Amino acid sequence: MSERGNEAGTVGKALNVLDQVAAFGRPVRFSDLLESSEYPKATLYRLLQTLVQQGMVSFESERGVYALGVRLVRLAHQAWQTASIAPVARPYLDALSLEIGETVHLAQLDHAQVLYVDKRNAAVPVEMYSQAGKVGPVYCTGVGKAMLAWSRIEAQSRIIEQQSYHKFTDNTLTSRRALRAELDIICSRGFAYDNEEHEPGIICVALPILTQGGHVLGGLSVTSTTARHSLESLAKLVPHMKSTVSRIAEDAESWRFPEQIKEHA
Amino acid sequence: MSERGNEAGTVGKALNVLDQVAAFGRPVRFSDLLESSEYPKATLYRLLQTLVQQGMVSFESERGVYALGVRLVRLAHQAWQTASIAPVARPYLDALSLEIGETVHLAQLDHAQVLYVDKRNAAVPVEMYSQAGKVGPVYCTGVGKAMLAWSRIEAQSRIIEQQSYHKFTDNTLTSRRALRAELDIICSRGFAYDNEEHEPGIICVALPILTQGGHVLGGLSVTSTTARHSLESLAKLVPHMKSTVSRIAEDAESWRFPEQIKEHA
DNA sequence: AACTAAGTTTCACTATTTGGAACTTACCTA
DNA sequence: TAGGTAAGTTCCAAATAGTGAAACTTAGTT
Repeated sequence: MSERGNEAGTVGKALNVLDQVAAFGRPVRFSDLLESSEYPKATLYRLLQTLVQQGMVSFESERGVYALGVRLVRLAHQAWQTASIAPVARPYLDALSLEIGETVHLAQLDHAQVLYVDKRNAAVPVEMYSQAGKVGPVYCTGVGKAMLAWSRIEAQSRIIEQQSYHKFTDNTLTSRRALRAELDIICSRGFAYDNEEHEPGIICVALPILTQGGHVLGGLSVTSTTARHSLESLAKLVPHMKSTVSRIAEDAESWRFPEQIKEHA
Repeated sequence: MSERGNEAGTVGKALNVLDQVAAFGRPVRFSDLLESSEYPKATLYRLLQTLVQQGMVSFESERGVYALGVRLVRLAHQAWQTASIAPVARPYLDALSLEIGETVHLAQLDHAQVLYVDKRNAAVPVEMYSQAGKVGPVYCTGVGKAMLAWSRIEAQSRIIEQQSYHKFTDNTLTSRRALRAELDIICSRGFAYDNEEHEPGIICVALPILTQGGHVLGGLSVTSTTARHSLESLAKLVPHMKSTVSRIAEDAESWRFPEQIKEHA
């Protein structure tokens, strides 16, 4: 029943409503939300009022519709800078993309999903907001599998449990067993493939971004089509990607875990 | 005492803490937050736990530091698409930027501040996340004044009250009276200037983006330096900007207030 | 071993949240 | 225009969740 379940306090409930508004992806009326809400009318109403008052949700009184508030855009700017490796990785992504001329994705794990935090596409200019922030499945994407393969055992198990194993293509892995086996192979190989597992004709190679301590910071992938590349030809890019990944990790570590700055003297 | 005051419920308090974490702009320890917090130790602690559990804040147990969570990046992606005019305006910004070759800003009002939601810079590639999400003052920026000038009287008064009137440069307007007078001039002129009021050497022209009903959707500005332009030469771009603005408004209206779609038949 | 600071848990007390039901618009329909 | 229906808003007693001083546990000094 409680699919996305959480033993929520008030804050959790409010954030659930926020997610719900986000899920519509367009301004919604109260009744639309009520229909798909697990909360009673009065409760939902009050939660929405709270969110509006807080600027997390905007309410257009003329139309009577709710939408996500701009306060989120401001928070996200900070979140992206603080919580993601994207600002650190930016110059390296630029360089990599320029040199190999293929689509590059930078991703992080968000619970049991892949969150894309940056992207480069050789052909068109950077499209950050339009691409960053998107989510995808872990079990059938290159970055997802790469990050999962090097995750710590508890987190890994939890995430493996939480996948949906929807069969997107003929090659999609559709069982926990198959995924576990694949993760083993990925670990010994040192990187992950996506062999048309999510979309037909789309293949990629992916590497995890690891701290010196072996903690997964994120994932980096290069994507192409079967028309232009084979897995083998993509694999040739791995050494190049490896050096990008280690430089990102190095920078990220010194940024996120800076040496204690002893008084400036 | 309660500067950012709100008669907050639990949700408000939690969001205050979220803002506080955001304000640091780097991973922070519990004691850093406690120092600058209005909440007692145990309360702050529990609020943080809630936020972490909800994925709005991430906690790195190794270092014992809190940072904004990636869930925000995901929400922001939706917020930017849903709540901002940026996705609609994107192609028009691209075109305008290309044709006039100067820095272009797209902004919206967020409470009493200017929130930049997109930017184009002819010289260097687009830097969305790094620029979008930034905030600035209303009373000394072109977009701010333009949006304020066409705001409805109640909102306008409220915002005028809430400005800080910090004197950034010799030209900064530093009183409500001066600002009101300037807004009158802007209204009759039809667009706003920023005559080095925020930063020395930086000037701009700005237009509001208005619905047919006269409601302020946002603002558009073209920025340059005194070295390259005078206010008069920037003013020559206004007709071009006017057409951009009206096209954005048109698209935004049909997107945000779509005709009721009568069953497809 | 004794001290100190940082972080975490407890628990009696309270303020907030809850949601069924009643109420108010606003808009159809006959 | 009355009568009906659906959408949105408010009420209030009961139930729940939040509060924070203080006690406690670590971890790091001296």
